[in-house]
Amino acid sequence: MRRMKIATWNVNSIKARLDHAIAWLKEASPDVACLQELKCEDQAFPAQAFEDLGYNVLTHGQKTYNGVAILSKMKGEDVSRGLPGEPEDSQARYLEAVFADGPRAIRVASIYLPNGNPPDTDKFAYKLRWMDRLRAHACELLKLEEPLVLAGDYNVIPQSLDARFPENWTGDALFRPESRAKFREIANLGLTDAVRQAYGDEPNLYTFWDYQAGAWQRNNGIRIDHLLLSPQAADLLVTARIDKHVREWERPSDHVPVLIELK
DNA sequence: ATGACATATGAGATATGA
Repeated sequence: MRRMKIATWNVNSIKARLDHAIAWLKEASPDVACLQELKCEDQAFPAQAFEDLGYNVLTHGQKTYNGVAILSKMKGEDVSRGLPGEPEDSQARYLEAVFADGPRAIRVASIYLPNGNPPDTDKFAYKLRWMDRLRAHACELLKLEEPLVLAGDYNVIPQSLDARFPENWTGDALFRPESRAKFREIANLGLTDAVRQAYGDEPNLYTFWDYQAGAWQRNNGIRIDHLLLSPQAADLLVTARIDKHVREWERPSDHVPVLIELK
């Protein structure tokens, strides 16, 4: 069967990053691309530019903050917007759909997990609640026993290995023991971290470099963008890669794309 | 210690990010 490429990328404003998004799609040609931090509402999303490249567009947008999308060469089915479990939650951080490629169907979610800083505020409590809701929902989806890819900006550094200078992140919501424990709880439902599956304990695998203090030039990076795979999806994993060269482009996002290939 | 730097909003300064 034809291989399928699935990607995730926090673009930090789709309007500011439109040229980069187009250039990267042309170069990487993912079948499904999950985007985060659109920072625009659905009607303002530049859908036509992506449709011109042959992509179907699904968005769950929000003004100024958050916002997630899925671009796909196949039409999405069974689309759902928002993460179950907290009806009053109005932040646009979750979008899910099923993409069929001939006889094969893969369920994909685009996830923008809350940052949670500063950790002594409601923002951190919201992050942890959101992770509990994600675990509960992932638990339901795993019962389907189908290929499933939960892709996005998790805002969690899973291990010290995933930071160039882990000591800089002590106490940060991205590296707090509570955040890492909840990330493990989700993974331990039986989900495979695609990049770690592909690269083992290799160091220097980062997806984010801060704009400030020359973080990119010093390779002061962290790995916080992840693709978690159900067992049925993990069986299909061929390769994973981090397109870090995109961070060299002019006026880049602070995150770079992560891409997997399924057989 | 704080800010650095980037983005959106909206027209100056503030909120948010990680």
